[in-house]
Amino acid sequence: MTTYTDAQAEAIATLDEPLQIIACAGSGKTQVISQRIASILARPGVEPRNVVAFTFTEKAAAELKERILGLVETELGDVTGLAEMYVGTMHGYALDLLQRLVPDTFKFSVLTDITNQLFIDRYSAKSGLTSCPTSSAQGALRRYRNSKLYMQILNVLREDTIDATHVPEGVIESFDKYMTLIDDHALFDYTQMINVAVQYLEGDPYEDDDVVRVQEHVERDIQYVVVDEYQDVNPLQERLVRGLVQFGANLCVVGDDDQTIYQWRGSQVANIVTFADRYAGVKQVTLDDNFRSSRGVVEVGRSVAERIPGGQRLPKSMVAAGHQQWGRGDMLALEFDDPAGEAGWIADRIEAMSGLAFADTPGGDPRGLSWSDFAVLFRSVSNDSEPLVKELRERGIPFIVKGLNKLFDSPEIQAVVGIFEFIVNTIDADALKLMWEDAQLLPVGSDWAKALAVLESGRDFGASKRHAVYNIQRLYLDFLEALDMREDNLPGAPVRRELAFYQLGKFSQVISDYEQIYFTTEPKAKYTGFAQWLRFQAPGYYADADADVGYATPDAVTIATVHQSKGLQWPAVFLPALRQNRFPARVMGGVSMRHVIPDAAIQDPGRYRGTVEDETRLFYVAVTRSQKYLFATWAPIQSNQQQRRRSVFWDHVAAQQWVSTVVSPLLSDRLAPQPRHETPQVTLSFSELKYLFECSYQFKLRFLYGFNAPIHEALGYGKGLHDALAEIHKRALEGDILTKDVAESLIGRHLHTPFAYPTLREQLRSAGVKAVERYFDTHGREIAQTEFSEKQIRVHVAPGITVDGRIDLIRRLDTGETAIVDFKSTERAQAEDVTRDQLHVYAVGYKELTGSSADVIEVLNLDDKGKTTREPVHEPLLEAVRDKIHDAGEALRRNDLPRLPVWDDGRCGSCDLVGLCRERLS
DNA sequence: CACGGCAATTTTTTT
DNA sequence: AATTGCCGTG
Repeated sequence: MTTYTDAQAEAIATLDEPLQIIACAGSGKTQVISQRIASILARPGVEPRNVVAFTFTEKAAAELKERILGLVETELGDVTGLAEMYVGTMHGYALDLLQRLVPDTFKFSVLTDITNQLFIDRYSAKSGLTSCPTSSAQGALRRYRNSKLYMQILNVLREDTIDATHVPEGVIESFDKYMTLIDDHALFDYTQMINVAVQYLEGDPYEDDDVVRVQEHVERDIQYVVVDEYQDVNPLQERLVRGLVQFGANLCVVGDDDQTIYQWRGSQVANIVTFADRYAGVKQVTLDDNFRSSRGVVEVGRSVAERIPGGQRLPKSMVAAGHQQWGRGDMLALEFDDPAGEAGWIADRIEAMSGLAFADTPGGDPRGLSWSDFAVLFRSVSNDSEPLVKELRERGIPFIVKGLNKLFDSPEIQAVVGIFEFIVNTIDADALKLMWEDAQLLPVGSDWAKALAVLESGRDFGASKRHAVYNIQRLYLDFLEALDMREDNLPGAPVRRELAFYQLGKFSQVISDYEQIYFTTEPKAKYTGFAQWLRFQAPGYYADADADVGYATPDAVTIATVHQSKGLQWPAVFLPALRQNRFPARVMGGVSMRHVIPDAAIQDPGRYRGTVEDETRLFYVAVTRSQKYLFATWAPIQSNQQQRRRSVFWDHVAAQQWVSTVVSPLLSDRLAPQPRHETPQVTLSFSELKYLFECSYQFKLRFLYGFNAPIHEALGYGKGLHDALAEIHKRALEGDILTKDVAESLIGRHLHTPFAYPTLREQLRSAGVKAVERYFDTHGREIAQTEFSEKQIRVHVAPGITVDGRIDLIRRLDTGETAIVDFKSTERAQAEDVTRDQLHVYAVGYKELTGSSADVIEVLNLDDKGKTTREPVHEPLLEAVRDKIHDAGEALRRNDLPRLPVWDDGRCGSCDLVGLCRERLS
């Protein structure tokens, strides 16, 4: 049982008035939020679905979820329906809201940063890019060159509070073009999902049924809203929050204004600072107690925050309340002659401190510090980390660098890029072979001529008129298969083979990104465009292959940016490269937002350019990551005239009484280094689980390495059918029973097949209409017996192992029994030989959701001659299935994911990736 | 104080 | 790519 401070207890107990929790660094805010939510769930009449909690990242959401589930289990025992409590990002929430309640958006898919840029460039005129005026000498924005900037403009216009009278007309016209274009293509970019959700929340109910449905749901179901990291909420997100609490739901915001570090993405400190003025009757609770760090670290952190002018801060005063002891010499501010010397000292210090006694918890047994207890935080990893990386590598100290886009630097990826240079004739076959030899990518005994033949036929663009024949992903997979590319065929040790495969898999993702946008382009243009993109754009986007391998956290020194360190902590933190013009960073030149959107149109335009206060907040975050040891260092770069002076931040740290400027010997006891044990969270979607049960090696290829199946022209058919049926059943729940005559319009609304050529599209459309009509014929009578449609389920199998999924349909049979129904259609069915085990996962989920058991499970095939199977839920199997999921989760953590021992016709035969696994046997 | 040379960051968000 | 602002020099 955790004990709470008075302030914490007060925050936890405040449930009926608007609450603002001002949480200093290390004040145990996640625990407080979790406990507060557990208290909410304990209230009579409150259902989990009444609670919505927002986090900034998915990772933070997973942690919070796990913490809440743990508390609920110990304090309340079995609570049903926990799957319906939303804990996640605002983006995820907005998308989910729309795709549950607004039928017109069911077919929309989401553009990532990368695909969004590809999309804008592909449609450079229609997207408004090349007609968007600037005040710079270059005139309008240019294709490829300015598309990133254009994306930022498009975001700001939606996310920020804009005074449209000051925005040039041409900019507005471009913006309108883009909005029409993404809508025509049924696409959401990240901002758009929130933007559209906000429109429904703020919309006039008299205008449209969907607005009514959304607002009624909010009014009826949402009673408690919690927003974590509130300081980083932008104006559009603030409107989403307002929309959710507009009917009287309780709002609790948690944040620290001093940690506002994403202002260049639209967050505005004023939002958190003036919260109490904007909502009536706000209760403010300040969590001043820092349990994370020693007194010295806390005092230095507080002094940094106090550099921020008062008007921009909420009053607070962080105090040390934890068990870490400050000692003279724990905190140092040092100067070096050059970056190499600085890096050398850091490496020395890490080696010297390894094994130092350190206690994680008050009164807990001390352990020896290990590599993963050290973090080196840079303002700019890409500019400043090189000397340190070199030093650590030479000494054999394990480390992971976050935030570097280095995938394309590796010889392996260069060799793969070579394939496409060969296809478009910029290199010849011999040069290509050389690249593959140099990269050590030729499997033992492979037949190069056979592989080359695949490429030769691939670049014969006259061979077929059907564009889909020139599928880049298929060509890539065929080439690898022709080479007999198997993990165990590659030269080198197992670790290097795994890394090589990881890189090949990442490249498959690169292809997918490009092909999602350019699938239907004329083959020759498509391949030349791809080769160009690989040269000029893609290298800036993709992180090194080993950046995020698997689930196991390695025992390694962390090298990261301050931004990435947010929310994390380490016993020892190094803050190097504290030079003027670096940290605080100087503003950037070039064509920037101000050339497109005048300052007058935006409130507080300075935040997009970066201010000293913003940098100070970032430095505050950096300092407060440390639990005990903190080393601020700097060294001039002689060759760069702007990087020869000390940072004011270094001066600030050096002037603190807690900090020494001369190194003294390390006094603490020595123990054997022992990394802090952390169990990685495993969250599996139902489809991931399906692959994991089916063949764990296929799971590895797909989800860990990243291999993607080739895009199929009919993609979207199964989803469209599915969505049409979902609408039928959702309407039935509202008492609106549809009939056969709407089949045509349902398919019209839901079927979206962006990769199909016109004839195929028409075929799919009529097939879809027939399938829906057939459904009305055979199941029309049962539509009224719908219990749930598209029901979210969550199975918490063991601490840290969760399965998320969605049941298509739950309905009552004439016999009075409850049936769980899973829809299948050709397109979805191909690899989907759903087994009893998998279906029983649904049954387990249903039980966790409602507390009662389903009676039968039905697989309903929507195809012409497809047959429906129905079988009883086998109670004893439910427990066995839980065990099986548990074992699968453990195997994942151990990275124990072998292929099937022998060829299995049912499974291997339909696997898109067998070519990377074993000889085909058919 | 004016001028020319030089070098210019951070990155989250979906199935 | 180019515009912006820092730094050193005159």
